[in-house]
Amino acid sequence: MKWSTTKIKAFRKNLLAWYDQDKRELPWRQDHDPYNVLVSEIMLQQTQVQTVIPYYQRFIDQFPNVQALAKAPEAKVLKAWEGLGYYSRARHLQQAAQQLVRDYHGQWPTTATGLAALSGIGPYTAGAIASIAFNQPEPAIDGNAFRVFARLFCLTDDITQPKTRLVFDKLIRKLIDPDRPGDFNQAIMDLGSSYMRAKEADPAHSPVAAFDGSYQTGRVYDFPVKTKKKPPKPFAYYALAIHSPQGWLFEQRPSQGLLAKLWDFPLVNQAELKTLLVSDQIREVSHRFAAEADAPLTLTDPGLKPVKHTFTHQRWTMTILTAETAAFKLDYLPARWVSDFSTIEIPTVQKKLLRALNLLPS
DNA sequence: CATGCGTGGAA
DNA sequence: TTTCCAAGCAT
Repeated sequence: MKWSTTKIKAFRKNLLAWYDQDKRELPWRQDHDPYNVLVSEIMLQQTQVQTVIPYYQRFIDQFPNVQALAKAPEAKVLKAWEGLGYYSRARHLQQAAQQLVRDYHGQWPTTATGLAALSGIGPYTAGAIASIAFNQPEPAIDGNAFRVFARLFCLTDDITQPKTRLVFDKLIRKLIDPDRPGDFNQAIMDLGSSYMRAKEADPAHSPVAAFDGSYQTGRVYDFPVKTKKKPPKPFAYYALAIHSPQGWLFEQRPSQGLLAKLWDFPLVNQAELKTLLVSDQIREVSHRFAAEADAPLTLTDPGLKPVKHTFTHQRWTMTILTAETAAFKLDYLPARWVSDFSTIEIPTVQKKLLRALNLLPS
């Protein structure tokens, strides 16, 4: 880093003058309440602003402060998160609220290090809250910051490597405006989502075009350097849509792993399905929801097109099979008969199955 | 340190 | 259809 003190001050001035003029008006920018900042930052992890806005509004209405979130049933928190993805964020967020009430007596830690001790808060979120809510000169290095500074300084470090964060952290600490650290960080993010976005960038009109090494040398899209992710692994499942007079059979997924604690139709692979077809007994479907008493169960292929859904790391193709059966007791099982789908927490992949069966409006 | 963890939109 | 991207963190 070879910028002079004068150049650094000019950079801050250009950046913040632009921010003051053109910053996005967002629901979580109405104040600097640490709770509001926390909720927004957790929701914004790996998630676009446009997606977050309605969730943020509803969440703050339903859980207006740390105490309200801490004492809410976990299922209600997950329901508020339904469709947003990365559901462990919701559980960790509530755990952080409970930590604040129980261990901190509602007194927030104000340093990045202190904030990082809270559940679900990593280096980025700690820096964001520390700078925005508590005016601490801490970097908030998200994907935008990586891209913006990689371009400004033509940095070739691979940003997918954890150690690269240290390089950027050291650099940004020299640049961050000590008088307005929160605005500085948010201005970088606004820059990264506009003039310096990943695709269709407009570096020529950026308020810091004169400071942009990648633009000055005609190499904007050479930065940031990142290694590609592995493609998702394919999985083939049969989704068992089992109906009784009491509704549809839903199982609750395990408390850890993909879509933890959310509800879905039982999913079985081909080997499990074969066992089921031989036995014709519901308890053979899976250990997950062995029934107290066997109930006859005949699965039918309704001839629906397979439903596809892609996660970050898995690609599912689900063939829907249906069955009509007598209601059997599920009292002690992580399973329920459901007739009103608004009463359970359902991931988007499961909503696709419900829509294919015309049980939810398209 | 590498991997698992959602979803929706754009090209 | 496929690929990549979008305010990361826990383990």
